Amino acid sequence: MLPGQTFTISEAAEMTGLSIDTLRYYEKIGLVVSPKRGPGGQRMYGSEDVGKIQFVTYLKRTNMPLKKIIAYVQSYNQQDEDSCYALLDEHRSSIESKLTELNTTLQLIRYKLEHFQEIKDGKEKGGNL
Amino acid sequence: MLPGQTFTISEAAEMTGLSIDTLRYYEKIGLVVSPKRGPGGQRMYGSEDVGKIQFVTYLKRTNMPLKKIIAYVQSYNQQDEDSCYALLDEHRSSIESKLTELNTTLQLIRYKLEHFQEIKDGKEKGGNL
DNA sequence: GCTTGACCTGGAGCATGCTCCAGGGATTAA
DNA sequence: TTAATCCCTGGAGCATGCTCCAGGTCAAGC
Repeated sequence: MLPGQTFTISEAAEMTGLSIDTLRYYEKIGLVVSPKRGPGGQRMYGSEDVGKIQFVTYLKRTNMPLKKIIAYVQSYNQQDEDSCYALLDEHRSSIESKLTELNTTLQLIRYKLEHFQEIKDGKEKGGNL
Repeated sequence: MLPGQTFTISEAAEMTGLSIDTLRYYEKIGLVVSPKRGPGGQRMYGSEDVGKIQFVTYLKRTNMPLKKIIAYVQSYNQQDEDSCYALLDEHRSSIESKLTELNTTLQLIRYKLEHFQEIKDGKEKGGNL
């Protein structure tokens, strides 16, 4: 990407995998900093803006609530490093818990799938649902 | 648990970690089979009922949408084994994707946390947010 | 000049998943 | 007998995270 290159909202949407409406919504709730405006008031996203939005999408995909992402983005913008670190570390920990939980249930589901025939025939006990 | 033992709704809630309101809500939307009623119309959950609800909570904690859980529970109750298997297998696959996604973002977050000082000082490039 | 297409704003609407409340019944303990 | 406690139903309300729409602007192409 060239430095200084700008993108329209539809390009930014394409690049981040968000919809145009979602981008505007995120801006409205303070999740994304308002980009510069071009003539006619159209949004012009810089590549740095797009990068930030992309990181937000990573956080979002790991189930971080938008409110927490907003807190993080605001701490970042206020250069409150400690708060940034703390929020990110907290989220790291929550992802780790989630990984454990998912792995546990995955084991259970795999077990059920492997033993489906037996469970079906009632040869295995303790299998509800 | 004794066979034939029954539990009140508050006991079932306690055992499954759901609220009483949530249990009734799940029953209303068909996620949980209606338990027997005692004198006065009070719900009496059998240990099998509780086991089923517990499995539902596992699925729920892995982000399976309630509609899909309902489909699964209904297939189970209709003894439609093929459908049960297919739904569970689909969910297994979605958990596996989620695990990959979480791991990827976890790496990214750990990297950011480890290099926080440098990123903060602008010694590292490419670190947005 | 006129149409087309991309963009704008503000606000309504929607899907999901609960959560709470009013109004009422039955049992239990003092 | 009365109060407390637990339960019931039906329905309203709420938080989250979008998604859609009406009504309007602006620039480019024919």
